[in-house]
Amino acid sequence: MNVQLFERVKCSECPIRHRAVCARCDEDEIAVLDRIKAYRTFKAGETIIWRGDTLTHVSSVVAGIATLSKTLDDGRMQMVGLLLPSDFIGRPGRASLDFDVTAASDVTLCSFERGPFEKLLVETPHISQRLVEMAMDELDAARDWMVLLGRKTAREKLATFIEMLVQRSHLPGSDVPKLILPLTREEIASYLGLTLETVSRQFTQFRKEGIVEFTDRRHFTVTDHAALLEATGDDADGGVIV
Amino acid sequence: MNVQLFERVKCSECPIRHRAVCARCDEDEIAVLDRIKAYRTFKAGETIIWRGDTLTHVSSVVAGIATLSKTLDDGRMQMVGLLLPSDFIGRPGRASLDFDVTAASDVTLCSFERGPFEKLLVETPHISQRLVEMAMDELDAARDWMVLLGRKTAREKLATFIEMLVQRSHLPGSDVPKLILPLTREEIASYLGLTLETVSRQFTQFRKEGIVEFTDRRHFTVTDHAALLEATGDDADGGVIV
DNA sequence: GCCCTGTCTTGACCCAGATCAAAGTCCTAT
DNA sequence: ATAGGACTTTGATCTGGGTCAAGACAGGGC
Repeated sequence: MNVQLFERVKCSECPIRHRAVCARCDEDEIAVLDRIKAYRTFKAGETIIWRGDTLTHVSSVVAGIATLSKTLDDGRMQMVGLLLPSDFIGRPGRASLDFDVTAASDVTLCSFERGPFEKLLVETPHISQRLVEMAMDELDAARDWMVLLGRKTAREKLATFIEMLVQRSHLPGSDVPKLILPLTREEIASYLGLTLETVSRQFTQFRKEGIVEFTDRRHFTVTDHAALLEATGDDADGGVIV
Repeated sequence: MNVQLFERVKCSECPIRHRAVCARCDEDEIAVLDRIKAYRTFKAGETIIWRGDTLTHVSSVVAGIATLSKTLDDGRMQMVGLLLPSDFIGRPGRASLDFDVTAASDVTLCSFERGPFEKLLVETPHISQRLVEMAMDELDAARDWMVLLGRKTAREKLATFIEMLVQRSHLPGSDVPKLILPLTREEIASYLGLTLETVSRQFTQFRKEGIVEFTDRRHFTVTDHAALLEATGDDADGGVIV
């Protein structure tokens, strides 16, 4: 069995307590979730869920990174989502997913059995409201990605990807110039609709231009953030949505 | 003012009564909606909502076709969604959209003021449940489109688009070989992440191969559905024996 | 009818990124 | 430490689809 059960961590001490599907729950509601949850871990590279398989659980990512991907008959693959801590896996009212979910790094999930969770969902508006909000955010992100895939150049694609890493790992308060690349060149290529060679060439280009600086293959810093933003092809302003 | 008010049509006679956001509502709930709804129409080509504008209403498409699109600084445009009758416009909890909504044909909307609708949403689980379901379906569709944009060839893209038209206009019971092209070549190109010239060339190719037959620019029939499916690049299942 | 305008088709050419190929680098297990 | 394998970089070449440019074909207004 590729699933290990870990001892329970109290929800109140959970790192994703205020961002995950349980974000809006009050103490009583959290207590219920606390009772039925189970932690599961997966090693980097393991498939968490196969496309079409019956889902036994729905889960939140507690730690690590997972990918959502689809594959065409002849092997062409497109990543259709990236799950970071607090992201949710599973779709209420449907027993399977139409994409594979794979652990890109070691991953810890906070899982609930599907049946009990769906029952809770009906009884607990705080959970379903948060779930809608998260689904809508994902839809927005998917649409941004459609623009990237359909219209952006290789350079713009990679710049957008790096900028996304900056945004998502920039915890308010910290300054975070130091970034960890959570994916291989091949996985990045799959996410961006490119080949791994093109991704590598664009990284090299950014390095030569002094926009990023690598310490090793997985660790780098953005040394010229203005140039990075310029390279994304997006509106120069911050485009804050109200 | 580009908005015309039409006399009220009873919900019980509404063509989208059982597919739209109101699909799960019972008679009492429908009565409430009936009281606060208003029909609005837009001419082909009109912009229904500008990206970033404050939304006064949320709406269901009753008739016609609308597009969702995003534009980069330099004018590159990507369509990120197509709204057919019963599809919903608006996002609860947010006062604006991050894309333009445009009428591709003459469009009739069934609109609700945002404030009252959001209030209803909280009180009426049948509406919010349906809204979640519709959002999830859109998310699935968006992910399929990401595969198309990121990995498919021009030929596969156009075949997939035509097959989608076949699926969505194939009302159960009817046989529907005759199809209406709801978009110009340019709009199709925008949807598929191509240029209008490439779309035109691929249409010509399909015509030459006897896969489709045009009566005029907007009307055509699929004359070789098997070949069309083959050309989409998707899994050939669907009951075909190997 | 006949222009005018928007839409569509077709052709010629070009280039960004794919593909094919070969080293180079790092990690891990023996 | 060292061999093997997985990942990455770089180079050479090819090609699908973009770009630029002409026409062709409506359809609506006069």
